[in-house]
Amino acid sequence: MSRRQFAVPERRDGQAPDDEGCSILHVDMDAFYALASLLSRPELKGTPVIIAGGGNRGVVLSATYEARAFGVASAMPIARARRLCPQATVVAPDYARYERISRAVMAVFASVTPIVEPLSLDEAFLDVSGARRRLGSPRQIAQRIRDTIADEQGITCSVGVATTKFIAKLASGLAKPDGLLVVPESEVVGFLHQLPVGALWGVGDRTEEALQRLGLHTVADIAHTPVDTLRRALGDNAGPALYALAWGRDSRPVMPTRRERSIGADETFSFDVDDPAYIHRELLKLSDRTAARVRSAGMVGRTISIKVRFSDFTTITRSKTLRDPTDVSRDIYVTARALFDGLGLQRARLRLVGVRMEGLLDSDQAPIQGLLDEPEHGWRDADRAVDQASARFGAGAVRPASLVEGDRSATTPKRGDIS
DNA sequence: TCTGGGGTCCTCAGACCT
DNA sequence: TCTGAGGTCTGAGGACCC
Repeated sequence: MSRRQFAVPERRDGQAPDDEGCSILHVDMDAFYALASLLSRPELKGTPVIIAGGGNRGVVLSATYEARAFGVASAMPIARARRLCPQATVVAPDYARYERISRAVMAVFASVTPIVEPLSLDEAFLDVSGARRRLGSPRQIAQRIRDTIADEQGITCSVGVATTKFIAKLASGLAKPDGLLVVPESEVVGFLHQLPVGALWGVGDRTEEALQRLGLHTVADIAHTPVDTLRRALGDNAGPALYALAWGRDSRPVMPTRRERSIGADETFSFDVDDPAYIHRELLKLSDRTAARVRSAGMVGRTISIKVRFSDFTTITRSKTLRDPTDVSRDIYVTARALFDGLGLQRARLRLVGVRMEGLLDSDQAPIQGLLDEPEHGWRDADRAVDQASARFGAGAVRPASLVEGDRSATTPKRGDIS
């Protein structure tokens, strides 16, 4: 679900491009959350639909192309999207459905090649070099994937076919919606150099501003700038990396397995909150959620970090690295709460708090010890029992008493909590 | 216009160790 | 014993991506 979109360059000769050597595919589902949601709301097909959650402070998760025609875009605040397209139907996201469809789509990819690198629920890189004898040229394989997904899932996708991941990803974005674009090796530089700098991977708003200040507006401009100039402007890594991308050089292979480096959860309040007791309850909830996900991934972590966002949107983080790794909810909560209390905030108005676990290791590789300077405290056993109850009766079936008590007020801050 | 939630990666500064 | 250099780790913040 690429957010940055650029104009599609036209082929003038009308010939199908040569896909020899183009063994990398980037498959990106079209307006995935929106089209997946329409499967259960067929009456909304062909109309502007916005998928958004998050209450009064939410942003647009996805939108149909009919809504996008009015300027609605992913990550846009809902209030603005409604102003741009008042006739749009706003639908709450259905994550269970998205995950189900995503698993089916990934199974289609796996039937083509074992070298699949998922990037998110709705997109992946595939290396099809080993599938050519069995399934045909990369273009034919890409078309076969598109047909299968459309037939089996009733939604469309776009595919970029190229020699590198970066060009394949650009190509899928340019092919949208419901398209297929092959960029032969011989056309990579010409294809790239006409694009704006924002098309390059890693160039967001800030970097784009920095490049504009240097008078660099297109990828060609970057390609013809001395690499040392880019290094000075963007740093030792980003400068040379951008220069390489501007010439289409990207040696990263498709990586079938990626390990998570951190797991966390955060929550934006419906209204700004200044009550420490309320925030402590929220930290407990987020610590529980984070710990459960760490355990279900079979991992433990050493570093616990919290994120605090103030009402003016300034954001700070604090972290603490423990002596030994843990997956115990209470260890995470105690550390997160200590980090929060250490900030010494005197009823500052907060809009978000978050808890994250970093420095993750496989739990069978890590020494697990009690971390609370208590004898064998049994919290791990309690967590296991909670995990089993959640697996049987659903997430949240068993919760700390303070959260059950807090339910009446904690899901949404009550006026007393709000500054 | 007013900004979610899940992440990754990078940079920089300071502490600590050799 | 003191000092400096270099490496590594930690903590904080920011940019970026989907």
